[in-house]
Amino acid sequence: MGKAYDHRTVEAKWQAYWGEQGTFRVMEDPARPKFYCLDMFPYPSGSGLHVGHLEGYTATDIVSRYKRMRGFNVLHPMGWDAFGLPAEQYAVKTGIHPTMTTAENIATFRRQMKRAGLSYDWEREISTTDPSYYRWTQWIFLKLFERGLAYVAEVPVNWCPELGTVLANEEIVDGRSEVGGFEVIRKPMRQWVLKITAYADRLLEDLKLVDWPASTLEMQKNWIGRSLGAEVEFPLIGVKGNIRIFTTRADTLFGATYMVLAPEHPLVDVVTVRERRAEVLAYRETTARKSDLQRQDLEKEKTGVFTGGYAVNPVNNERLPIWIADYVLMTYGTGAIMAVPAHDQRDWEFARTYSLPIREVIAGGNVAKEAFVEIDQGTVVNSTTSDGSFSINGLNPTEAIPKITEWLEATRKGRRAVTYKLRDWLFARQRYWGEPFPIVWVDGEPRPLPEEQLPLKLPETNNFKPSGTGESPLANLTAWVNTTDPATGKPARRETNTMPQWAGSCWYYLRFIDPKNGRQLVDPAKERYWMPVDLYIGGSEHAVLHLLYARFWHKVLYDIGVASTPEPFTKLVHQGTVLGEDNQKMSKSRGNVVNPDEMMDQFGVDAVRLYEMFMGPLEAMKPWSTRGVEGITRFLDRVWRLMVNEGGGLSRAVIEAEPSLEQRRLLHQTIKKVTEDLEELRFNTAIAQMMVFTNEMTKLEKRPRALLEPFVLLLSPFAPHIAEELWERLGKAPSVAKELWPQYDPALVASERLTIPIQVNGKLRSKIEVPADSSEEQVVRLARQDAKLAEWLQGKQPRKVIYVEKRLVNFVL
RNA sequence: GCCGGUGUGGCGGAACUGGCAUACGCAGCGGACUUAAAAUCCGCUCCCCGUAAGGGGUUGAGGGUUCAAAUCCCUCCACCGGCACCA
Repeated sequence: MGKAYDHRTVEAKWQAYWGEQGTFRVMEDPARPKFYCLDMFPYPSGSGLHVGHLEGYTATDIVSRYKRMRGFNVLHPMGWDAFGLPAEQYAVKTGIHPTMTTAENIATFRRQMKRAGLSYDWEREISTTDPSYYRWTQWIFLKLFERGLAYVAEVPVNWCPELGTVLANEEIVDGRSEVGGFEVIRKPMRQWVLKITAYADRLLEDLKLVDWPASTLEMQKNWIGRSLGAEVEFPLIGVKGNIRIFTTRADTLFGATYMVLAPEHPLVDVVTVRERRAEVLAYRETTARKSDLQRQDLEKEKTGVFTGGYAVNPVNNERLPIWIADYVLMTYGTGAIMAVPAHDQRDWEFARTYSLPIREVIAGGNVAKEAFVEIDQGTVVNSTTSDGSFSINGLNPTEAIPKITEWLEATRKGRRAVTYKLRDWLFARQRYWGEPFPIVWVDGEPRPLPEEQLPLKLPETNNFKPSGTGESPLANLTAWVNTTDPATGKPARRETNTMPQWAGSCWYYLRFIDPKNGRQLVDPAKERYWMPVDLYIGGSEHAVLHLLYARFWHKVLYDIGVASTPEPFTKLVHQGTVLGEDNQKMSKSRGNVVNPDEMMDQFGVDAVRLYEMFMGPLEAMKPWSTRGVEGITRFLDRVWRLMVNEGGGLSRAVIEAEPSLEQRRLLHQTIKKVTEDLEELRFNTAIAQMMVFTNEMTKLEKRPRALLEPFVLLLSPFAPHIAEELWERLGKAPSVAKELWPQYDPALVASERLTIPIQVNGKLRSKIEVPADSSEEQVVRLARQDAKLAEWLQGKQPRKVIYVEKRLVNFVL
């Protein structure tokens, strides 16, 4: 056996031990408090685990090991979000079935995770691609369908010709596909849509119940985009009907000078006069063909066409021309607006372009130069009904808004209304590698499959190419597609879309609780024991989508009694991005990707785990440094040498004698610091304190066991392999994982002498040593007697003496 | 443009509730051990003046509150993340 710590042997030994002993198996135990510690499960890509994954996984692993030692029953599972585009694209290219590549990639990930010493209960491993798992994803879809939360709509979708598929809004970045960066255009298509908007209010409201990063809460709030205002009816002139508009600025109703419909608005056909029809149709066509990128280009000049139609402003009976323009979106509010160019930036620009009148109704700006949009300043003017029965003149906009809204309700011209930016969730993908919908089409109607027929398995094929018509590759499999309606026996056609990747990750945390249950999604008693997730760690790229969709499904499951808590994830933390050594984002093209396997080969698993946590605060973005890993390796070698001699035996420096008071103080301070830092996920400072302890121990010729043993336990969640080995060499029975976390004695945390800094006029001038229990008078008296201080005081009587208990004295001259 | 966050040595970062700024690690310098090197151990290392004792300055910039500010307030700058015609 070599002199130094041999990480390979030790790691293999203890990983085998944990596996054989089932150290991290977990069952419900009503006698113990539970702790559910969850990682965002990965998509098992072909390139394996990277150091960024490992950062979050190490953090939850340390917390899990720590909580176990604190007596918690810890659920710490791992699985695979394995449906998705890359495996399918690979299949298109190579003909290799996604099942094959997925299985290989999962094997790689699992091996790497086991190697990293992550203490998952592997008996609970799940994959979203497993029929016994997606059976329940399909089951949840049936529940959504039953409750009217899943419906089919002919909607303009984001069609990507290059990928041959439709994309969700979230998969589009700057108007191009997130995958590949291809062009995306609008195209109407029959789609499955989930009515997440029905839950908008609860999704917003219940953000109060969770302990999440402020930025994530903010992003979800903005995404839901609740906005309080009024709907107002504008009767059409010459034809029957009203234009219903939504506004947050009812106080500016008297300033409306024209109306705008979204080009797709159904009333466009009604209001357009014959002479204008050709022009209107042409504009509509152009808009329909525009991609979102073109349509959202803020730089471009606003465009629109006059329809020839008119509506009446209900507050003053004025005749307003009706335009169509693509700056009004069909998907927000009512798809129609009243335009108040004096007090809305967009309307102002449009009015300028088309020489429409600009009428000021809020005094306080210069509307000839720019729109005046403030609501907390300015005064309402020119806002009295023609018969003089109602006026908001003289008010400030914030006061005027509720007043006129009430009046609109009383006179039945409009009503208070709330709208959301959140849209219903486009839930279908034209792909092979996803969950098939448990739906058949009969006489043009969607029919659910009975629950007993789940799972509806993905059919076998070796042709993964998109059909090109916009349908998924499943559409080519006629034997599968053509079936009979289980209810009536009539000929039926299967739904050929598959679900998006988000589906499987919406509820996986529930399945970990009861992963093998063949009768239920999750056993209710187990669900009540384990839920909610106490700590959830994953990347901030999921701040909106995954976390909003999962909350939505969770609330539906709550409503049907499957889940017992209104929210799934109590505390959420995002680990920061790990950059390359060059401070740049890691990427193959830059050649700065750090491979965790190589690092673990060279420095050992514990060194890599420790370094991942020592780099800096968990949430911060920070660069990798291989030198830093070396530094950690030196630390672990020092810890090893505290107890193990050059021959590999227990060092003679380890003694049975009682430690000194000072030594016990250091130990107890260390226990306190490490414990508190772990509770707050401040792993970097916890490690720094263990280094301080180790540095002090190294200086000692004799190292009492009573100091070393608790220290090994403190180290064990961070560096479990070396800790197990040292524990054994200290003559203890394995495993450290079964030991109790050391407690600190508060009496030993404070030392009996304190160094008190002495300031004169707030500047540090001297320091004195005092007994810890000194009174204010004693400390101040000692301070005055201090020789250095005398120079500064020069016999003068200070105006004021500030004493902060156990902290400092400040003489103000 | 709007919203959120961050800014501390050569580098990664510490600093409780407003109370000794720069813990811990990296890099660097010096010493011990060694025939030598590596490894290890010990020490030094924010900047300026000074041989030293000592003094002055410093937490992106500027101002303010306070006996006392990295920490609180105002203005500005830079960077990161998000949203972006949402009526």
